[in-house]
Amino acid sequence: MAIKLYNSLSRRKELFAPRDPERIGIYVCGPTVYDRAHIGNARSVVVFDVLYRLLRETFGPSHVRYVRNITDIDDKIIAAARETGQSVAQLTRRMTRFFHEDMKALDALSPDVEPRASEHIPQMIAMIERLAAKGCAYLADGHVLFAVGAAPKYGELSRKSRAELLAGARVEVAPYKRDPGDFVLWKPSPAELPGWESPWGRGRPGWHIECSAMSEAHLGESFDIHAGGVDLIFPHHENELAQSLCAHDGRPFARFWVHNGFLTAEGAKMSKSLGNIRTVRELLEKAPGEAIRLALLSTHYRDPLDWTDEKLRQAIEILDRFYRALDEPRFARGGPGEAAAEEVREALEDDLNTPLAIARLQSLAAAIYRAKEEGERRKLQERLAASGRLLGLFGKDPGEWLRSAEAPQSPRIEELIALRAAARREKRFADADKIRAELAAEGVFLEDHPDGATTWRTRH
RNA sequence: GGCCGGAUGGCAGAGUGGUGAUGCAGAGGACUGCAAAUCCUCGUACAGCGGUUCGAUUCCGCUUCCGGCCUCCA
Repeated sequence: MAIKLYNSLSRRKELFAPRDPERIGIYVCGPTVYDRAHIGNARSVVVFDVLYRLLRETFGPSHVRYVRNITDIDDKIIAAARETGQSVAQLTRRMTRFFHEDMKALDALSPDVEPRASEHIPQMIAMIERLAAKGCAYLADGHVLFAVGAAPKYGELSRKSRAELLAGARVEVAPYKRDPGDFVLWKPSPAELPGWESPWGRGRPGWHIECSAMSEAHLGESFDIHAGGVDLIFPHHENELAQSLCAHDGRPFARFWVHNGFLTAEGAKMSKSLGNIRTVRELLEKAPGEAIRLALLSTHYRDPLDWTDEKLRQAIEILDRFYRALDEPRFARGGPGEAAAEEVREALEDDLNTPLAIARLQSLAAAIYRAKEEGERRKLQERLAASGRLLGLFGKDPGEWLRSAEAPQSPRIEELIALRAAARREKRFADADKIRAELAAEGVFLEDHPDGATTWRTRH
């Protein structure tokens, strides 16, 4: 009954004890809306969706506040808008909508708050002013920069010393920086680019300040969990941490930093130049969102995940087996309300061990198939359904999974099944097989059961 | 170059200092007019080399390979 999470800050699994069990705050770095979400974006969303569900389950839904931002101010957005001939506002609105659609298809719950950077400019400006007043920021060449020298623990999260950063620097350092590690809080913006009036003239914020300002606005100075992809550890989270600590006079920021591992596609890093970026949208055209979700959860969140068509295919088959185990009418549902299986919950509580949790769901499914007694089977079905819900699985009715809505009219199928049953009774097997073949050609597969019943299903 | 991960049976993927993962695929069997599903049985898997130990896949060191970060990135 105790959640353990790997904390990137301490580099070990720690017992998760919330600051206040009635007010748990989690902040996840959300998308920069300049393009459609790819499967790597989806991994982060789905993984932390499971964490959110677990926290809600453990502490009560009303006691968890999940904040996931939308970054709608960014140079990549400006470039993408220019390329496609849209305004920045048009582009970000469209991409935000697509993002919501895609994540919904993956059964990811909406965050409680979804702040947009563009709607928090005053908070960012106010925080930059505070940073300047505390001596952590300075004005140079029209830019406001954060002085990493003023952050005593800078590098703590990413384990980088400033000397190492300097040694490894592959980019030319802007000449106006006092320290090569200093980063932009606010930069000037010409009239043709998005910009806001500020004490330093018309400009726009640097990347990191938005998360510091928005987490403060929606969760307060200190909160429980800050999450995102491993690639964000440096520089994004390191910088965010430095800013927030300075702005809050060193009072604790996020207590847990949780990072999900990277994803490759068919063994290679996804990149535009390789042309192997797999968008969620594209995958949804060939597989149900739930299968994509299961595939994403089939590897532990901190491990690298290689996305392959084979993995997706296997996820579909695993779901077939699950939904069969839950299916009516052969297996009646609606038994006693069973709680989720302890062993499934325990797997999740141990640093979100979703692969182990899934294996335990599979053992439950096997137990259902083996169950001889109807009451026992119903009980197990309920338990499996409740357990799956912890991972955001089995949200649909089994019939919906097994029998696609695009199938031919079911009255006609039932009619043919009846005709075939008659043929079988009369041993006219050629006629019976003809009906089976006819339906199979339409994608409808008949299954005869030992008790004489015949059911049908479609395949994904 | 610096920092950080990973390497488990044909595949995917947990876990553990000494006994079982789990699923898919494969083999055999049960059931079955056919088909599908399901059930039963079957695998001396822990990258290599050293070390610690009564005993290491599990701990330590080195090597190799793969990946990430150091620049925008989930």
